[in-house]
Amino acid sequence: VDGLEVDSEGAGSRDGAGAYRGRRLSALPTIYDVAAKAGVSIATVSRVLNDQEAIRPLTRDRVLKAVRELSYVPDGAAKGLSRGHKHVVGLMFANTPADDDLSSEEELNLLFTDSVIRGAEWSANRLGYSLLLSGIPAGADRLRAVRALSAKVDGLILLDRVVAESQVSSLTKRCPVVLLAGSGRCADALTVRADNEGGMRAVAEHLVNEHGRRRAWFVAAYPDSPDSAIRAAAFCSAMADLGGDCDAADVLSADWTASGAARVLQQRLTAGGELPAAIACANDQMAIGAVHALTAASVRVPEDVAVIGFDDIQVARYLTPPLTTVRQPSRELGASAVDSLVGAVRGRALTPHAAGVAHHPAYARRPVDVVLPTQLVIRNSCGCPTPREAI
Amino acid sequence: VDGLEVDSEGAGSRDGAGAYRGRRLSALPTIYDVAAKAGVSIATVSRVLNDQEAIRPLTRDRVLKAVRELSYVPDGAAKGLSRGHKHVVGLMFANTPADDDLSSEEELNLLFTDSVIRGAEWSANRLGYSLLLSGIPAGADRLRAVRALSAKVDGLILLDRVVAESQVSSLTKRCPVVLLAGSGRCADALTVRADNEGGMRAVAEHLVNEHGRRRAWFVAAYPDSPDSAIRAAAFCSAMADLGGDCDAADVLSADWTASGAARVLQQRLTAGGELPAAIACANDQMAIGAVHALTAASVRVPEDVAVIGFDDIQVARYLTPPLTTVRQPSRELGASAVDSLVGAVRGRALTPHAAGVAHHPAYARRPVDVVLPTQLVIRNSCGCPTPREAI
DNA sequence: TTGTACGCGTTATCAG
DNA sequence: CTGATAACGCGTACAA
Repeated sequence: VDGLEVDSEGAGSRDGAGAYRGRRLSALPTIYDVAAKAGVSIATVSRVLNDQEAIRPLTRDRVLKAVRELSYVPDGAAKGLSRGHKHVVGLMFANTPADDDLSSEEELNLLFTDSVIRGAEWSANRLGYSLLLSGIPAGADRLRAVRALSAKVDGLILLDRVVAESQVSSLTKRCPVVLLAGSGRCADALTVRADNEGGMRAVAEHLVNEHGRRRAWFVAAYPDSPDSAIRAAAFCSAMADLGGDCDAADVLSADWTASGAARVLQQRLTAGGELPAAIACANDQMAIGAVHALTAASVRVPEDVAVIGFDDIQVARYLTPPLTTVRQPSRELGASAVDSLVGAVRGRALTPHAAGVAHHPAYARRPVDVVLPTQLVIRNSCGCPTPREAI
Repeated sequence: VDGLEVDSEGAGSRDGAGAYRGRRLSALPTIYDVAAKAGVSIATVSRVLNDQEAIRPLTRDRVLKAVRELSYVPDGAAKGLSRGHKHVVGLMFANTPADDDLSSEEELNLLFTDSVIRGAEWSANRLGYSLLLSGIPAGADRLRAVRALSAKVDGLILLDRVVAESQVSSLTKRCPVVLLAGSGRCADALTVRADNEGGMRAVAEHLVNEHGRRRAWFVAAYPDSPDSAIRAAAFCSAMADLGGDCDAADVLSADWTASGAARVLQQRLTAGGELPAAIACANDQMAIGAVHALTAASVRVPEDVAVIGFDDIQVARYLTPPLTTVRQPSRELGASAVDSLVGAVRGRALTPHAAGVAHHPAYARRPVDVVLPTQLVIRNSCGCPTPREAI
């Protein structure tokens, strides 16, 4: 169906000098107002503001004066539409049920996620991008939520268990995606993660070699969380290598929260059976919950049972006993995720032809799996004396 | 009238059936692609997606099928430009110097701000808005940063000391503004805050009436922080009313962090002079730092000095001793700020004529100063035995 | 050096 | 019930 006709009415083009047109949606000054006030065309205003090319100093000053007087700020949406990208990146995370209940006294999934958010914001800010935040309610259709947010951003960071890694390829077509705390085995997206394996191996070695504690439990979180799953597997396997003992039956499953961990541990304790010599946890909050449950059951930490966490949240050092844990650089993870993402966004922007994207040098050369180091921080909850410098 | 033929060069205007035009900035499907695939006009597609008016079921299904097959998502920027608002609200907060140093071992301003962020995100999400986050580096021009962000949002939430309240009127012209943790005395913007006065009065009453502790110090934060200033003033004045003693010289000034508070307190302690019977702090982190500094100086808490915090961060109960503190509903503050802001945004959207905004009923009837209750949570650091339910 | 005329992808207003 | 098309505000080839 071609050969359609276009009316000669001038098809809605603007009258050059900024004489004004129909309904305005907002009362804010536009580039037309600035142009009119400065007695120039909008093109000149645009050029001054994006300091391109050569502009006569006098003209430039006139424009800047008008900008100042109107306190004009170019609209972000219009800019995004016109330039093809919005200078916004999105960060999505999955809420636990407790997170969704505003009045809940339960603590949040907080802390790690929050540090990531801070790091991501910091880096985005530095690169001239803004960070759009989106938590996904516990019961919601996550893929749907991600797709919805993709409309507002140039790229997405997906935290931990937001989507199954098998589903990301459908998203990558839409915009660059960084998996933060992913398995590192997803070919369709960039990955940024901490060295979970190294961290858990260090824990196992410390427990077995320094303290001779061979029987251990592990407190994990959601099964669909790569971070939790990998930590559990790495710990069990390292313990096995060292002649220790932590098999599938010794892995408890909680929800990242202190109260959740306290609950499952209490159940296990009242069920009877032999106490382990150590309990490793997939994050610090659950270690706190574990200590709490043990103490309530009159089990001494670390004398009877050693407890080790993961994250090194800022209060770990102030707990009783001070918590031995694996430090992971949460803010750097967030920052690094944004760096990688922005790199990918820019790489993609260079190649309008979608087919060539994956092979564009600027894109291909970028690392696709960033692994940041972890470090065992020894305090008292493993049985060691707390070193001065770890306080 | 008509008669111009559209040739293959396509002088720019759209030919009805979605045959395609010049450079495309992104490879994503547009509403034209959907329309073409479904054999309808873009208007029909738009109507189906925004389910307006009546549409023939058959047509609707054809459109939805095309949408699904192309996995089409309407672009946010275009939508924002066309509808006049973006469905995005911004939340801005001022970083401390430590926040800006990624590699710093110092803890962040964290926790309270993070809870606010979570609450804001939660509420925004619920209302169909997205939350744009922006931390302002310590040395930066805050007003400038705020203006820059205003380009990308429909409304702004400004936390604590982001801008002086005298400067907000210039921002309010641009978009609705909510001052979160403001003084409540700013006529130019909505305010959402906690009942600082009530909380500090409860602290003073508890110290004096229950424990007979009359001589007190107060650990404050930045002078330009309304929250800190108000808490300090309220505490001093309540102490005076009760026959206690905490005057200007007894107010130490730190930076919201534990290490900062520990530092200033240590200085004061080594300077000699008489110890107070109690130390109240403007937030929990500083209370933690205070306990730390006192303990390091062999002063017992709570036997020698009682320490009380503010916020009730989630680890307060796990500290040694468990921290007595004033709970403020941080997430609710964030959520409430978004609620108010979205209300204002919608109110303003109803009245395109800027002059009428302030008097529009939907806008005028909205509360302009929301105050959320605080509550004294008694644990052990004030000298009380920790009640079971506060653990 | 500056101005004109599109185009970006939507929504909304009219005609039919 | 559906289609054509004018905005929305900005960037930018192309002309002047």
